Amino acid sequence: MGISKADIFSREDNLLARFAKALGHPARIAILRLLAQRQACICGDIVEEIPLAQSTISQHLKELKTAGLIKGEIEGAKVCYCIDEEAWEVAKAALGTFLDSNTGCGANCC
Amino acid sequence: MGISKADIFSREDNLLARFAKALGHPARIAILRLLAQRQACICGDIVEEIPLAQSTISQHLKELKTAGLIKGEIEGAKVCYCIDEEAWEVAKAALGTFLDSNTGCGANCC
DNA sequence: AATAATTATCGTATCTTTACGATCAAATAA
DNA sequence: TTATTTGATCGTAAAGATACGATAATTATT
Repeated sequence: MGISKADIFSREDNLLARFAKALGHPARIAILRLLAQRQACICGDIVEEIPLAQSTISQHLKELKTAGLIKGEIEGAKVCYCIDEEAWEVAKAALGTFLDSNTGCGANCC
Repeated sequence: MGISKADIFSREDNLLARFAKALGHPARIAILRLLAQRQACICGDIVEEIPLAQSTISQHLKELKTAGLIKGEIEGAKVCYCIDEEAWEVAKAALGTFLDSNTGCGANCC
């Protein structure tokens, strides 16, 4: 991200940006869609569905996990990933509120 | 974005990612908040409010414009920016639908 | 006309992201 | 035990993002 200046922004704005950034790649959107549509959260299934290298998928999963949107559980040699519903609700509320609040600029400007 | 493989994802996923990416920086969140809260969309006002260099703000404005979330109108020497309400509604609907659809993973996984 | 104000763009340095192959660690199978 | 599967991590290359100062272009002011 180049030189970062996150400290000059509000906590809320940083939170929103962090969630949005996690959603800011089509591969991660596709992964989240998979996690929601099927109950099959096995990492290998994701790798099979999305034409990216296994290491790349693993990297995207890590970012989603870091952002708090998903969580993984070891099941033997495999790993089961799923959406972290609690954090998901937080993200949904934060983004939803933000998107809703920014209406009504009206016709008096621009 | 490093090497890009946007072509392997659906149009919808790319659209979502593009909007989310535009929101993926606290400075841009702060700018959008300003554009919504006041009617003052003058570029100079934004530069005064946010402690970043003028060129940096201009760059963020350009990205928001490229993403389609805002539009600018020249007013003499100044430029008036405001939220593009039409595109905003599209983004809100797309993100909203996505965020809403991804619930109900349930307790049977993870 | 000359100066000042306003904003975009250029050039640049630095850090981050994306993607891949290779490798490692842990669990399972042979 | 040895081999295989599974997924994370390392190393790395290429591209993008972030930030700044300097400069250019346009309009407004003097």
